[in-house]
Amino acid sequence: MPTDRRRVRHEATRQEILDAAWTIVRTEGLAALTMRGLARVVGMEPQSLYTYFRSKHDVYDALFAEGNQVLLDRLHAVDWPDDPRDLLRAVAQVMLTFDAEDAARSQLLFQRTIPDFEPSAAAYALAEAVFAYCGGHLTRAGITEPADMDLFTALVAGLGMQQLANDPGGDRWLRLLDRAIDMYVREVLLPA
Amino acid sequence: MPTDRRRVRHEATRQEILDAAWTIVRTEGLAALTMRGLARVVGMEPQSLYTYFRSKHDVYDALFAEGNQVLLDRLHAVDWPDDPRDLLRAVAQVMLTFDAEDAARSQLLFQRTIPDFEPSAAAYALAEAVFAYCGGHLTRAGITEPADMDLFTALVAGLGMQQLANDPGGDRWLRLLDRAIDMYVREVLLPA
DNA sequence: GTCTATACATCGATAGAC
DNA sequence: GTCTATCGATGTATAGAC
Repeated sequence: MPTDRRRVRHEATRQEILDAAWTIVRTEGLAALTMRGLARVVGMEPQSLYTYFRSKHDVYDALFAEGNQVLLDRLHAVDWPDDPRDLLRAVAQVMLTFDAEDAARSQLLFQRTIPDFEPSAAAYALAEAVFAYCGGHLTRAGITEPADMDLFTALVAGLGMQQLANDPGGDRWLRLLDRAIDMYVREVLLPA
Repeated sequence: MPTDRRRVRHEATRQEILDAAWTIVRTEGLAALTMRGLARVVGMEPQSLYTYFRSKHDVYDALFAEGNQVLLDRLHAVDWPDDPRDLLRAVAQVMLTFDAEDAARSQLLFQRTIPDFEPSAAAYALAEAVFAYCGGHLTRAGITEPADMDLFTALVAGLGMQQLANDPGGDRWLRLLDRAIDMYVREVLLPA
């Protein structure tokens, strides 16, 4: 049984490693993460990383969980408006901002690009919490049909994907968000 | 100077390797392609592949070019309708079908997920030809503003991405296409 | 616990014999 | 054009010093 002091120190080192991992994937790409390179950044021998993570996939899993936790925290910090249109725009704004500001993180969280990597049950539960939280707000905005929800997710995901792929760091697709929401609201909430 | 017969045989072997590469990335994932695994499938020693491709990135480049060529051929084979709405739907239909039917190919052509891979000028020209061809039809449908074009690409890309990520092989987002096009037309071509 | 040292299988890639 | 031989780097793992 580890003492509290030891456990705290262990957690601190683990977090330091994760921070270094974020730096690496953000600058070199998600697939460029190597245990040796990670150890070099934190000033460790590569083998020592296995004290904190059982494998490289375990590092990816921790990044996956942390990314979803950050998104969940941001969602919880929003003072959600009541007006349906404003509410939809606010949800999309948080998701799209998060999506576009870090390509590697989006690749890890929203795509399946690392061979044989599957998030653990605990990490996946955070992703489901994000989905459920957003879905609750869509319901509150009056989106009840599953197909309507799917159309919304496609619209937001499409803006984020195009922004990351074709104008990283810019706002060419980000600035289309308000218009996209208006278009969506007119179709789904205000049928002729 | 190689003889014609030798050149033909060389091209045939090269194509055989590419076909095997497609099979691998389609079943194992885009990042799971290895020169050794590729050589095993075609019955070669790994080093012999370097007679046909200068590097693994060169293989990816050939796949990138071939994928875009397939898409371009499909676009050229369509008998495009005149009605703007039908035309937009037809363009989106071709793109979305192509996008959703092969996750690995879409990942290679439309995302940037392989570290340090940049398509060659010749391969990228094919991608630009696809973009220009679609853009021409959008213009013919009355889409003149760049922002309107960007909204269209985001909509189609979003449907494809959600389909691939959350319902591969199904049609949960594919079947939203007609509705998405109607929504888009109402916003862009039929302003109130 | 964390380190050093060492090992193994696999990866992309090159040199040179035939 | 295909092979053998080989290189450096990678992920992973174990043994043992402190």
